[in-house]
Amino acid sequence: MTDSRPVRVRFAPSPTGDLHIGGIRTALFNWLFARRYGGKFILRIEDTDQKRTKEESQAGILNGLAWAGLNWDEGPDIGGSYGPYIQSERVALYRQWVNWLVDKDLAYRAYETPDELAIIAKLHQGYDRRARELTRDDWARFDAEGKPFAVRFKIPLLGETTFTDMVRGPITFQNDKLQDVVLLKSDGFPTYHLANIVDDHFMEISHIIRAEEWIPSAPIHKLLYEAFNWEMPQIAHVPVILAPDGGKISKRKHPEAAISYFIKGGYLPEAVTNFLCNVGWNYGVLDAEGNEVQIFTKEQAAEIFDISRVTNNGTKFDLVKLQWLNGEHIRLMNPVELAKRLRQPLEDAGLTVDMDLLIRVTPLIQERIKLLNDIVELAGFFFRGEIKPITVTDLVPKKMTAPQTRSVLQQAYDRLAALPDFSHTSQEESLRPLAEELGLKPGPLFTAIRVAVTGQPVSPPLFETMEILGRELALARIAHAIQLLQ
RNA sequence: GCCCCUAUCGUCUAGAGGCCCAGGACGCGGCCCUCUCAAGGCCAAAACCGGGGUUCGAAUCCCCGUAGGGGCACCA
Repeated sequence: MTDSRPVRVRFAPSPTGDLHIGGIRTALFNWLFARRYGGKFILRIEDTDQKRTKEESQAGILNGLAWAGLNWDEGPDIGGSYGPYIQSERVALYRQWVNWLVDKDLAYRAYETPDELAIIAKLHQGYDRRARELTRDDWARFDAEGKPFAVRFKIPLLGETTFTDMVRGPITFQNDKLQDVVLLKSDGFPTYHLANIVDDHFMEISHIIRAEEWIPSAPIHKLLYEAFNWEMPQIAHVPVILAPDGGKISKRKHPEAAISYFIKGGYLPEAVTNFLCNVGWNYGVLDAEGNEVQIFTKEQAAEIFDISRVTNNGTKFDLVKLQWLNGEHIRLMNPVELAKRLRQPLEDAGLTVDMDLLIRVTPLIQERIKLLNDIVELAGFFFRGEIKPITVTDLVPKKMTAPQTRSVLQQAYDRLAALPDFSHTSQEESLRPLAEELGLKPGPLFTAIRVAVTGQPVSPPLFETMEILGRELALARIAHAIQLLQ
């Protein structure tokens, strides 16, 4: 799988918006690959498009990657021996090498304006290579006129180009279908094609793992490596992530396309990376019964990651399965650690969090929530001074009347008030017999108390809840409910 | 339009010619457990895109259709 070069892979996003879920997956596969072979994972910012680059987007990318736990060994913030890691700081290098190509007659200047190009593109399929005919004298004349130019790559007119994809095997393109792509824009900045090759070479990248949408430019890149006489990294294209409805997942139509959706939505990075591992790749470890293991860490995945086993078809994004996985990871966590992560969602909902209280509440909800944010609805009442307003309808269980309910609550109140201690076990030992004495199933009795005490029909286990709330508060709320039923 | 990639349950996938009348997981349905809700346990339904080859034998290899996806910028 790896040749003799030390493994160095990179994730190279362009800072033009939120980090995309597909980007995270690409980054994850690169990370997995680097860790698997004891190599380096490098972060490089490709900001060569001056118009679309957004200042704030770079920070978002770094945050998103850090949130996912995809730590990089070299990058714009931490440096490294191959820097700088931001392309806009490397333009001199690109110009040097594009000039080298022009000197060797492997690239040429093109002076068409955008308007001319638009017309040419309509008449032919793309650019018709007319500037190839220009002589150096023509260049000098245009330069004297002050005409701006771009530099285009001279693609061989004949023959074919084949590269071997680590996940798909050999892929061949006819050279006459390839475009003489622009290498250096008239603003002096390189295009992706140039900057990418130059950087990968000088950063000694050994393997390129990127999304499928880059397959069509791979032959051009191979030709560029040949033109420079540089060794081409091994290359792998991983399938794109599709929206649940089939099409390409877009931030516009699908909020879950952006990583911020998961950060804000109460997802665990452990669950997101676990999920993404299995989108397009199969962990393939069996448990004692011979079933495939679904839940694992990215570190475990890194031990056996195999890029050649990545699937080669596009995969739909199943949010429901991610949510299930998130719940599984929540259940796996140490309760105190979980409590720490539960703090933010509560605060975001405007609640004041007492950490000691939260640590007591957490075990009650740990197996009842799928997303961290679910705590607000299920157990937010612990952190509010008062419960939501309730009505008689809320309070009276099915098949019971208001007077019945009132009487039942009164008796429950008396028993709870008389308890020597307010532990949940004592409560249960006292109230279960009461239900029986009243000829009731436990359900209706406990439901009435639950609504009275928590203000909700659904709550964590009643007795544990009341124990944490404390006798005073629990009884006051029951008393209030009794009043309501007068 | 041209080029490229892909094709197993609704979804993610296992399957590297016989172990497959196709296995696992999510979801869905049912049952059990149960103070609500979950979690957990058990059971069930559910797929090899179509047609031709190759072969003693094909989900697996080849070809042709079809369908989906991606790419055809001085964006990455």
